[in-house]
Amino acid sequence: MDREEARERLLGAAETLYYSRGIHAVGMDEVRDRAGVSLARLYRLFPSKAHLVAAYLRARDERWRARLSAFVEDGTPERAGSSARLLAVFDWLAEWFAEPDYRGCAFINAWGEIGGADDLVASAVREHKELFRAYLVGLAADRPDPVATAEQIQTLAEGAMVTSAILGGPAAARARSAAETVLAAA
Amino acid sequence: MDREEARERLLGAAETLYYSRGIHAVGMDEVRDRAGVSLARLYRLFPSKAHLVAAYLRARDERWRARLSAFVEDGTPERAGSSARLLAVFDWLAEWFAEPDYRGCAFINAWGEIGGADDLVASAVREHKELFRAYLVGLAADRPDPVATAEQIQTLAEGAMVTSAILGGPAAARARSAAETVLAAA
DNA sequence: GCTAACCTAGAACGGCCGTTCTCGATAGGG
DNA sequence: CCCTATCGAGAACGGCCGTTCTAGGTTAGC
Repeated sequence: MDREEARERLLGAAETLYYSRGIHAVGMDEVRDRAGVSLARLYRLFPSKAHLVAAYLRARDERWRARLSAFVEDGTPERAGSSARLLAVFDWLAEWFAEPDYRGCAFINAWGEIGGADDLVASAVREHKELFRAYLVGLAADRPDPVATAEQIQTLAEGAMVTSAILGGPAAARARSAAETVLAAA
Repeated sequence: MDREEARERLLGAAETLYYSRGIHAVGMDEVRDRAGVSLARLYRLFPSKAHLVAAYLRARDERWRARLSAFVEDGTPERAGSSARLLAVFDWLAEWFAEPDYRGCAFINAWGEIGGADDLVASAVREHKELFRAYLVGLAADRPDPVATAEQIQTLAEGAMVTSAILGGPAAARARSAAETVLAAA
């Protein structure tokens, strides 16, 4: 097993364990066991747990945004206009929320656990939310005020993630209908 | 110090510590020190940490909803209509977000930390969000579909709590303007 | 074939956590 | 006045965590 494969197996194990059970609740031994990588090698690749957690969050951020943009761009024709693409975000959220292992937004959860206590983790969370916002600004590019539109859409999306995780129900569809109203009003 | 005062001091210490630093990060010794109550007495009043955490959340839920409803009912005349009262929710959120020790929603944070791992804590979180929703349904009573309106307003409010905590900025005002649009559309 | 570097398995360490126990002090009821 | 029950301070306990260390194996270069 070369260095790259060890790194990927560690990040995969970290994602599965941290996302499903939380960060504090999962020890380094468990990550090592699931990845099949020795503890010494783990610490050679990630010098502390905070580094591993931040790397897990950054890897998840990239996969999450790639999945979202693939869904939006595949499902919505180029010239469909910004409203259709922004609404497609909620269709993707609905699919995500329906996955059996959905446990809310990993970044919101990490923020609740770590807060500002660790700079590495806090900045990974903040950057993910900034990149999500930037993506929405891009989708809203041909609207009068792309930034304002993106911020309102993001607020609805974050709210849907939270209420879906805690209360369940068709949170994405409800947020989508609010988004339709917001987008129709400009 | 009688039983009631000990209980209140423990809940006050728990609220300050858990809200500002997270649940996992605060040990029972620290709660005992800040409350000035012996550990034996703490465990006589709350048989486990989960009981203390759940009691902290339930006490915070009551104070939080009391503050919100006092703001909405004091600041908005009875006959102002449901839109004004629902928008006042966001004015109160703006005041809350501006408090120097604002660290996001305690219930969303607790959910991120505990998830479904503890039933006592999970049900306290769920019930808080249900009671918040029920309050909004009451505010929206004279609208065509009070439940649908309340759910959209709640989505915006939860989204504002999250984005304000992580990204800062005038999240409440932005959510308020989206809420204005949503409320004007029915 | 030897050395040196890197690997694994797992023990070890210091520290903290939740919980219980010890022990002496205190105070109210008979 | 004594007995009992509750109290406070803090030690003690078992367990887990993050991190480092040890011991021995495997491989690659000379």
